Amino acid sequence: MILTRLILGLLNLAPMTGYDLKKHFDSSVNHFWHADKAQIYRTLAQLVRDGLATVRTVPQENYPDRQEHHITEAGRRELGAWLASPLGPDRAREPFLARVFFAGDMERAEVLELLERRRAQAQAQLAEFEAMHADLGDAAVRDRRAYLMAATLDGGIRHVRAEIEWLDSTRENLP
Amino acid sequence: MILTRLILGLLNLAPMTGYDLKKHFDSSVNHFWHADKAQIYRTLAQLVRDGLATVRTVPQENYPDRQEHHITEAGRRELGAWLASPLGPDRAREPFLARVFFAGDMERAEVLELLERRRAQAQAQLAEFEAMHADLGDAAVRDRRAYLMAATLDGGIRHVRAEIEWLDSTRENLP
DNA sequence: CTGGCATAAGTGACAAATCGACTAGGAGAT
DNA sequence: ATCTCCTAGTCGATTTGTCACTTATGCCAG
Repeated sequence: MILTRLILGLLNLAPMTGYDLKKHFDSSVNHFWHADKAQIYRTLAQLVRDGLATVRTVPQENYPDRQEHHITEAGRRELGAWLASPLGPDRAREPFLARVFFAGDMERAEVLELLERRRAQAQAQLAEFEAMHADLGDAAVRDRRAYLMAATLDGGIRHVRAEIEWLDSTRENLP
Repeated sequence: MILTRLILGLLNLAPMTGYDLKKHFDSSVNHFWHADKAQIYRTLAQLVRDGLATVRTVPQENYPDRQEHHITEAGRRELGAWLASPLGPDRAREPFLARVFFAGDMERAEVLELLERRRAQAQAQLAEFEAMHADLGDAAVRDRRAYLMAATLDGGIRHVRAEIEWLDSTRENLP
């Protein structure tokens, strides 16, 4: 359901193949969602079945034909309806916090190591997001579309930074 | 898979029925995970099948018998193994950021309203978490188990606060 | 000139998670 | 009377997530 909308959103920016979409999910969209390519192809087929997208085969030399998916009018309506729909309940899903919650039986040193491992992971992610943010042009100040896209990256960065601060504070006061 | 571990973690704190577990998922654990009762009962049955938990029927007056689930030694080992296992890749999953990312076609006022709706939701969540945090005793300073549980709530609070700050900053600079 | 990697575009099958509706009954409060 | 709480589930459909397998060319290193 949600993947349907995300893919529609991407197709609304430009026609794409499953391969193109996968690249987006691994880069530009990766700070708020992840999708496997099997999921992408499956959803794409469903979109076409439901008339929200159409396929156009674009021949290429030396490479397999591109199966370009284009959003339809119905697809645009569906996307608009999603954007305007009520916000779903916000269900946190943080496997790392879960580990910490249940880590009461671990030795102090083990807990410290767990927090350290997570910190390294978060730090790497932060560096990645900041590099992406640095690559953004200055269109993001004036153009609303570019601004909103940049804002989501900023949101991702703030989340990671908050987590790192939390990890440090948790480590410092650990009894 | 992950639910298996979370339920094992809760059973490790005290024997519980499916109903008890549901209450925990709706309160103490709700800032990092959510589970539906159908999932809980299904997982409980699976734990018993796999020998990670046992059931004891505790008769009650005026109420249905409690089907108390107790963690077994194998269950404790499984829980320990999970706590020590490598961290999985950290896949962000933020449907709200997704909306913002694709909101480029919306009117400025609509975007503002979208951000406002989210802010109200986050604010309510923050109030809820802060109330829970205030109810925590002072054991959380000395006792490691209590400390770690309190720390996860603190983590939840920091996440929500970071989001509210992001929403405000995004609103202020919206072109 | 062969083997491996990248590009390109998928398919298939299964496991796990999610969601919503339905069933069943007594106790106590408004 | 009706509503909520406590207790315990079940059923079925849809959605997600994971992993392995396929086909074919271009290009580079050894």
